[in-house]
Amino acid sequence: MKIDPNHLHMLAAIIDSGGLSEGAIALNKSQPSLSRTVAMLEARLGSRLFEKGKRPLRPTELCQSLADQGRIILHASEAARQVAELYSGGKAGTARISGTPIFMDGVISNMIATFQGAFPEIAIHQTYGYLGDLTEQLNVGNVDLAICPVCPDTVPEGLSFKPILPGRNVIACAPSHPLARKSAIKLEDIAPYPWIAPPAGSPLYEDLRSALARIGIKDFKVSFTGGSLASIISILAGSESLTVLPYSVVFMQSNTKNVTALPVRLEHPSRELGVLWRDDRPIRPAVLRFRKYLESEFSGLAKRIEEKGRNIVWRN
Amino acid sequence: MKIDPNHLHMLAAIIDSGGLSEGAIALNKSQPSLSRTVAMLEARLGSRLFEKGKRPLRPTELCQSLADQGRIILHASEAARQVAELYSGGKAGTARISGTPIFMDGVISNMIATFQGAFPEIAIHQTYGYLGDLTEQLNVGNVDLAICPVCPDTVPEGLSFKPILPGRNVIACAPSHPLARKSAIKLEDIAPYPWIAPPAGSPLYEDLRSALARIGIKDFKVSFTGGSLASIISILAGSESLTVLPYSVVFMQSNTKNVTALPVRLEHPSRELGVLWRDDRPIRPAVLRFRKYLESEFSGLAKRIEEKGRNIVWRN
DNA sequence: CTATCTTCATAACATGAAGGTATATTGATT
DNA sequence: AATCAATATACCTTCATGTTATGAAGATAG
Repeated sequence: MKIDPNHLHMLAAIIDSGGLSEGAIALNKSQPSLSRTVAMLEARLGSRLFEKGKRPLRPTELCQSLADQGRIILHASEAARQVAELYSGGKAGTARISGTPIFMDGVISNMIATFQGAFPEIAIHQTYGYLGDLTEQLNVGNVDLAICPVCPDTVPEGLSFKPILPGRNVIACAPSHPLARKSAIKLEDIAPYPWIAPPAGSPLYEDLRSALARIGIKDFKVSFTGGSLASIISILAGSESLTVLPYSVVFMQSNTKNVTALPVRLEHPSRELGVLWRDDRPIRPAVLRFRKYLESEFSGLAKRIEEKGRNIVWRN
Repeated sequence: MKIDPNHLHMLAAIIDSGGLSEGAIALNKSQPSLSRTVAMLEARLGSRLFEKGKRPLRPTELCQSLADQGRIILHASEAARQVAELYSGGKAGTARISGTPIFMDGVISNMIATFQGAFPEIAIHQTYGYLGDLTEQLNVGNVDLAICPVCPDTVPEGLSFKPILPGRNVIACAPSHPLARKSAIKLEDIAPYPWIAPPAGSPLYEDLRSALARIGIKDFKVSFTGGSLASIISILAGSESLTVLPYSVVFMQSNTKNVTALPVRLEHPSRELGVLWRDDRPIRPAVLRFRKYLESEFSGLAKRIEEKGRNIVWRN
């Protein structure tokens, strides 16, 4: 004999509020409705649920046991309501994001931290990839948002793109680096130092190669490669190596005084750091909220970067 | 926005069985029914529950969360069903019993032990009392069954009575007692020994007094009084005291060799040990089962007592 | 003990949520 | 492209549940 969860919930409400009438009020129903349901249950169970002819309604032992389950059900139902509400409001859920490693580590991770401070019920699943993978992952549906530098003219078919920062790259080194103190750097100055190469296949790597080629350096010395941002920064700090990083990443590190940018303008294809997503499929509220958050954070960040950049003379 | 527990349960069933059609089978409903409910929920929640246009039906994150609650609800509902079933079958619940202390301790406690071995979900609440209290407690409704010696002609108004054993009392002593070895005991032999008096107010006490008076002993020496069965048996074992006990209590102790009965017939009002209850109010299944159990156990016990009793010559 | 108050039970009716069957639609598969 | 299997839709039906009105019964106070 199956018992309707709603009925169990009703029993709990009746007991907890101390009577049919009170229970009816608590449940927003009429008293006869409860009365009838109780009678029906008693008939089906073959046992009384409330002692007969007792006016302060006294629940039977069986009724107590059933009401216990009813309370569990009530609780679960309430939890579901809450989940649904949070979810719809974009305050709970999951956002699956993916992006270029250096930028995710160097900039986005900070924002995720503050975001999760505000919305602890939103889980972020992060992966790494470059434009090709990202497009694929978005199309397949494994990822909700991709964050990477994109040439605005060549946004992949079927994706929306929202730029968040200019994708300018710079030459980075430790603040203690000999070049860091020079006010005017000539390109020849750069030549002697070893390089930390960004992951092969990344735009950064291409930029490093082409920039150096432009200076005339074809065979540059790569002292380290394959590491993620954390390794790169450690190695920069402990050596005289140079590397190429998005300026925003260097900027975010500025308070830790681990990395600095050389005031040299690197020529590279114009790109915008931005967010990619598929607009043709429904965007979950939590994802939308995260995207909006990124956009607003970055508009602030872009302003701060802009202000600081004005004081620097970038040479070619 | 309140969510119907049944709907949550449905989501769980759909996910767990892997599709609408399978879920429908699991829930004993038609596929369109589930389809429609899901659609309705999606409309009300404002979010999809299953990804659109994916044929192996893929539940949304939200749907998973809701289904989690649905499983909790399913579980609670199932538990309720089980409780109700056990209860109705008299395999779960509570029986509140009360009875005369010596008999409860000496005979009933054993039976409760085996009973609870068979029906661990039935809780027994035991209290003590004599006929007056017991009647009162039964009438008030604090107790479901009373067990005590009753003169069958004077069953209190409004109570049913079922005899389970002849209420015969005997003089009891330690097996090491000087009288225990005598094959023929004269009443004068008894006079010198001190007595352990059963609780004042108990029928046993009355029986002791009147039996001794009949022998001619008016002033008997009471060496101990007020104790429950455990104390009485200890003291009997360590002294030459005598006492009066229901023969069934002595019989139940026979395997421990702590107590023996003197082959002397005690004159006392004819009583039957039995079970009292109010038949005008509904008997809970667990109580009924316990009562039936008592009756069947006692019919076996009565037979064993009878057999053993035949070998003994009871003198007056 | 009676009068009165409160609370529960019952009756009669209304309605809508949910179920069923038949069938169209749409991903998946070959 | 054709076929298959699973889901969505349309339409009808029914029964659980809700409502209001009212009767019955336990509790309470004078």
